[in-house]
Amino acid sequence: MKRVTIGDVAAHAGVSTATVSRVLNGGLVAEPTAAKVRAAAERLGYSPNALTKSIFAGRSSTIGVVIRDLSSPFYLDLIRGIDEVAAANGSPVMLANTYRSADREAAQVRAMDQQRVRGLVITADETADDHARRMAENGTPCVLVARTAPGLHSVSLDDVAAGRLMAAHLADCGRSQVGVVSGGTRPTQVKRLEGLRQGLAEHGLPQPEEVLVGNEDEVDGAVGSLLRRNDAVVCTTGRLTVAVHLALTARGLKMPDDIGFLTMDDFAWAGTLGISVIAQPSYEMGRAAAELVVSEPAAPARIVFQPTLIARGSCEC
Amino acid sequence: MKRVTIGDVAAHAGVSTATVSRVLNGGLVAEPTAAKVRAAAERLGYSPNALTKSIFAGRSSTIGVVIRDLSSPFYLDLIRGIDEVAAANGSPVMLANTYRSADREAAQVRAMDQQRVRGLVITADETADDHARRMAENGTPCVLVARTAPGLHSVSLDDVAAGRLMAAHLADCGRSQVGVVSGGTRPTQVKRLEGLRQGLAEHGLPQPEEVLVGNEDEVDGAVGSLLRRNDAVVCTTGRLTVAVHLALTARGLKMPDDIGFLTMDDFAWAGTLGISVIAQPSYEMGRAAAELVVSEPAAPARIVFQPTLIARGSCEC
DNA sequence: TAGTTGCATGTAACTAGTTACATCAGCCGG
DNA sequence: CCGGCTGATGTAACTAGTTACATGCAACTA
Repeated sequence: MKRVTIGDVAAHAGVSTATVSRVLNGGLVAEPTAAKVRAAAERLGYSPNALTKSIFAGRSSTIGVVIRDLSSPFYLDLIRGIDEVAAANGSPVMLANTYRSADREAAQVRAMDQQRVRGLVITADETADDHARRMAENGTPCVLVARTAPGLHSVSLDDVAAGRLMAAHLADCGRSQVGVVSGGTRPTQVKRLEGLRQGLAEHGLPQPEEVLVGNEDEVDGAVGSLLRRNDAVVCTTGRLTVAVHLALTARGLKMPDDIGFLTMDDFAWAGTLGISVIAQPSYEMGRAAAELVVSEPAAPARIVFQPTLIARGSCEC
Repeated sequence: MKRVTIGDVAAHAGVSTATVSRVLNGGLVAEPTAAKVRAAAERLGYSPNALTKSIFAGRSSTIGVVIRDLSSPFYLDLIRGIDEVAAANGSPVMLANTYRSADREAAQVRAMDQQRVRGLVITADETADDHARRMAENGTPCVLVARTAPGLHSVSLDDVAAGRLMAAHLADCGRSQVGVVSGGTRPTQVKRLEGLRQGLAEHGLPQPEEVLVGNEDEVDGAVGSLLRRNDAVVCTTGRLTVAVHLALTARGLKMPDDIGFLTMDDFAWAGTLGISVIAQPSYEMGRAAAELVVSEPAAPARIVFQPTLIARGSCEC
């Protein structure tokens, strides 16, 4: 029941703890001694305590990741990118899901700090920024995803470009009046709308009709109102894609003939359903975020990625 | 840059580190002293080192979760259940995604052990069992999900019942010849098939035509062969739902008229697409797994959950 | 007034490792 | 034959906390 410590291994091998530590971490040890130590460690099932290692090093080797919504495919690919880079650097990854609750986000960032993570990738609202900044000042690199803040690294999408890309595709498809379901007032949403407005104007199309939706329950009503005057519905957040799509199909509308549909973020069913999307390079964004953590650049870096259109026909006239 | 320690706080407050520790963890301290300490901690931005705390306690308060496939909705709900119970117990959750690689699974379990997690929830193959068992012997409760192993707790679905439920629904729907896409040779898959065979026999239906599929690329061919002689296709793993559904729709087949379709695990798009599924109570399973970690029962517990049918019409004749 | 009690606080040992420095044996050269 | 060098190992200090025990002081009792 009592945990095997380095002391136990040392006693069984007839050496000091220093020698055991040297064997395990590659110091100067004579081969016969090293063999004895390895045998003792094996026999006792010794598993070195990473916590103690970290406390001496001043920080752990773990990379923390605070995710606001694990169910989003965007974040899943982001995590895959982070995992990949972390694994290549021998760092475990500690994921925390916050379910979009500001309280949990702040609490998780604080917890990660207390765990003395090597660095932190944060997808969260402003609530946690102060603490993150303090961490950054203490030498823990913090990377914001999909948002920027003074003094912190960030990896984000060119959201204005995403909006313009939407507008360009809608124009290409011959749509004339666009209704938008937007997911809130966060900067990403605001900028995508802004880009959409700009793009529509440049293509000589009228400004979009916009509805702002808080949660999935409000989507059906919102879409209903948009259908009165528009021949295309776009959605500026991947989170609401299911709900918007359902609101359209439940009314018996077929895409693209009855209505054009375009949304954000690629996902598994998009191919099957023939839904056109504006995709983010989420895997690469994850890699970039992890690289920032690992390389610890002195000055706050802001990396911006470009969106791409994946046309599948849900918008073509 | 240098981290603020309890010693710094003590010095600024003019007390000993013991007093600071007592203030922060609720010991016997006079109020004026406590106020001074809190003020100093606040002023210095002190963040207690959770690693050091844990090393003294012998283990950390973190609950580890090794997930083989984060992209599966089953695991997402499972995690939500774990998170909920962990949060109620003040335990952070450390998630690790293994991308179905046996090497990564073993490595992650080892890493969790070295982090001295309070307990571990594992969704992985047998590779990691030995290490998990060693952890269990050392007093770290380990809970297997969707699999059982001697000496370890487990939380799983009654997979035979799931198969029988499938058979019963297929019979109810008037299907006469069933083709099955199975996801491999893991126990869950084997038992679901077994239940399906039993159920079909009981309902006087012929035995199913079975194809075993390794990955998504093989699905299309497999489905093609099944379509020759069957009027329903069932899939015993949620992981392949997208691919099987695509294989059917790509052939222009309409459900339920041209072909019956029934699969495992509920997911966001199932409602929109009208796909009938056998659902697992994944959230409750996550809660149960976390409860086992928290309560540390002496004897290995095996908790089995019952599946439910969610009929949406993709199977009705 | 001396003794008892009890609260508030400090001292120091403890957790499980790492590592700078000391030590010691064996070997070589002068 | 002895000093110096080198390679292997041990000793002990260090990391940042927690906590058992000791101590000191004040108030209350006899």
